[in-house]
Amino acid sequence: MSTPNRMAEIGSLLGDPARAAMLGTLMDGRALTAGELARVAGVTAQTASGHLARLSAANLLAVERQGRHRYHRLASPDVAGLIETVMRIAEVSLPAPRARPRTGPRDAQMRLARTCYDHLAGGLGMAVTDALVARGVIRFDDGAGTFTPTGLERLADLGIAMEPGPARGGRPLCRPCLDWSERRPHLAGRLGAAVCKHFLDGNLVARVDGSRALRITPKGHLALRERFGITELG
Amino acid sequence: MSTPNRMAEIGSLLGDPARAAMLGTLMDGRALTAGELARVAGVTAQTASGHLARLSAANLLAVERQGRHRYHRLASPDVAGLIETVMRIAEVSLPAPRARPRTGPRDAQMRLARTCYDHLAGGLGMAVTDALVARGVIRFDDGAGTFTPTGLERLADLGIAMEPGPARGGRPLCRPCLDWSERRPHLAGRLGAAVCKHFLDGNLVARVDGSRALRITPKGHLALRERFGITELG
DNA sequence: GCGATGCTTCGGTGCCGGCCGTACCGTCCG
DNA sequence: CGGACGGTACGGCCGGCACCGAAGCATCGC
Repeated sequence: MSTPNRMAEIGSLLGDPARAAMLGTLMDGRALTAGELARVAGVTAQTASGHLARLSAANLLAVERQGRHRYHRLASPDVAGLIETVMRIAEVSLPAPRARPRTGPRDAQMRLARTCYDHLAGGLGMAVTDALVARGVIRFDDGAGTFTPTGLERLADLGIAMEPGPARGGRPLCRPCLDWSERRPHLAGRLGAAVCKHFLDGNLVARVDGSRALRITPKGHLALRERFGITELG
Repeated sequence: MSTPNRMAEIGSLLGDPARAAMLGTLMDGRALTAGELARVAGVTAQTASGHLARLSAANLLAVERQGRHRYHRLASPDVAGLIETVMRIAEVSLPAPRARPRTGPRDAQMRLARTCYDHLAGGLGMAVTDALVARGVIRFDDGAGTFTPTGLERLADLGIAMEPGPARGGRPLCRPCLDWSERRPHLAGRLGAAVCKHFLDGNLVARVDGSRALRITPKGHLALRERFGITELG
């Protein structure tokens, strides 16, 4: 099979509204059951099952059987990156749908703070990224990021634990990820995942219902102000 | 229109073999006529015309009218990045087609040296990137790249002119771009474009027929050895 | 065992869209 | 002007696939 055909295969997988909805939902990095995904896609269980089988066959999804449930999640950060890229291009290049895109409260919440696979995105993601730059943990210019030599200890000062060492599994430590809503790069990679985990584990943010959006807790607001020097988002 | 639907729209545009072939061909950064694109896609002119109209309507392509010709090119480096990303994921995650992918001489040429929109890729792209790192022009780690403070003069030592200054049009100076065949990041961004231009203008490489592949000229081999310290590719 | 639940497989229907033949429009050239 | 050429609009054909209903498996709980 030629390369263009392989690309077309991936494209057509992303090109169905039901599958796109499922993939978008899985962008929060969690694993969901076929039934949940059927609901978000607005199709019946048997239709969803077919979609999920195709996505898994193409190794875009990974499944874990657990009892009578099948948990589906994105197969890798690379796949998450692909989806984020497509979303960004869609946002940028597709002509505006119609007048104002009438952003609902849900959209506003998403833009303010959300997860992007396993790291922070949206206004919160940008602010945290900027704070880490300001505190000398990472450098972030030219749309590219690097961990500074002293980054690890400064990170520890912020209360975030992070194992040093080379990238495992080829996953970069500090990767830039172009933000879908902000259109500037935010922090991704292993460091981004660690930061996000710190925020979730420390109850600084909480997941909003079943979406990618995050709600910043009172404790989180305090920490952002005291430790990160962030007073305003977005 | 919701975000998943916008993503699906992009996906379905990439998801047709004929359109995928056209986009793949345009990855060399040049502008081609509708007739040429029809030929590479293996469809008639009227079919190609419809495809191109749809791609342009979605702002994935830009057209320039010139006499009775219409030249089509990728709308932006972002679109090129999107396509490269999809190709890479397709290569990595799609199950192997059948036994050995029987790479033809054409494929070998592509893997050795090619353009990726407007910068160098393949074995040559990796080698040049590594050489620039070794010579202290750029730093490239963690899958991210930055221009060093002394990079500009060291670049001039290599005979490559480059305007300094901030990114114009928001395009980063030194961006990493994950190589489709090598699966490591190579140099992209404005610097990558300048390097590629230097290689083409200086006749160090020449385009191979109508593909993205590049042939390294004798002069190019000499320059690679003498100036870049590159003796072996890939 | 039996039912309930979660998921998949199968069969059939309907629609979207890719494709081409034909015809039409604009540009270049003799 | 008239023909050649590149490109575009229209109409009809047809294959693929998204969808659902019904039925078939697996697993859990009683």
